Amino acid sequence: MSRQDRNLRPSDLPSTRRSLPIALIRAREAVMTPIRDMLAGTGLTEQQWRVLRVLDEFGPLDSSELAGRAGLMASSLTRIVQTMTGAGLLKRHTPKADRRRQVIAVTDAGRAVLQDNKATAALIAASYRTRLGAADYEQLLDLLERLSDPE
Amino acid sequence: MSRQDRNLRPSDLPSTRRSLPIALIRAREAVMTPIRDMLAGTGLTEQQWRVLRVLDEFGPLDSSELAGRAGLMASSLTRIVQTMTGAGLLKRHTPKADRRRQVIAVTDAGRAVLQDNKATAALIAASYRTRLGAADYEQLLDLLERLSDPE
DNA sequence: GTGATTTCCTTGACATGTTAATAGTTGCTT
DNA sequence: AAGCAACTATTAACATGTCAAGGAAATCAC
Repeated sequence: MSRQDRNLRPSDLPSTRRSLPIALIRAREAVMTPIRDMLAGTGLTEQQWRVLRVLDEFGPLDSSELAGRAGLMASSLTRIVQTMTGAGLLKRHTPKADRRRQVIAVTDAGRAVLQDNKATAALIAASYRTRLGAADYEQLLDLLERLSDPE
Repeated sequence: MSRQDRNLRPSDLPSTRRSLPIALIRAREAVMTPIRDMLAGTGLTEQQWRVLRVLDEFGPLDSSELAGRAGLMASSLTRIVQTMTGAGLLKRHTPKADRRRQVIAVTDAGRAVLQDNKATAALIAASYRTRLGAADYEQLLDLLERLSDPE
């Protein structure tokens, strides 16, 4: 029984000093700040950058899959795609087979923005890894996934 | 050298399938959903709940400390406090010693909302712990803190 | 003291998060 | 084929996130 368990009745809440929700918020802040700094000159938000990243990796996707893979709500994605299509970074079309869907793809202009920032983004990603060490970094990812996936 | 390191050139980005930012977003979603469900009947947001939690734990705090401890931006906190003061859950006053500050405190009505939901919140918090096991849960918190604190 | 600087909070503008409602399609059932 | 259910994307309304700018008060420098 760890130190934290002692004197913990079932109805006790953990201190906000060591609370999982707040720890997740702070970590997201720490991880995102360098990415936002990188994107400051481009006019992109971190969410728009993730959309480019995902489409670059998987190719054209319909809205729901894109939203899922980029960690965005469907309603947010709708607006983001509208903005980025207007800016010439994305294009979309409705497949004849199922006209409910919107298939979204990157334009050449979008690929150019990706290319311009990939190297910096890779350095930022590597810095997280260095910060924790490779083993702890992988374990952090594992733990976060176990939190998200009920199985 | 781990499997992930092989064939990784310095300029390569990790796959969005296993990306720290997206993993953090998904984990936050998983952790917050039960809390939002709990609060559905109260009209509170998860952020407003955190404000109550922090003030309950530390007593009256000025805006910047409250924002920091609750994981909120100062500008968001300003609006949240306005809303919650209007709803009678918080009260604030300006200390004579430093009239720049706003000291914020919970009202009896705020404490009542806290009391009504504490037991459920404690069960939710315990469920995260159970899901990962106590040891992994503590390590997850440690890793998240190491990500946030440069030291 | 006075002016410059810093601290603390607030506001505004815009993007996203969250939820609920809705229109348009498709699939299923009969 | 007609009706109903399920699916997909969008919109609206409101709260928060993010950044930049601003006002009021305290602090510093001289």
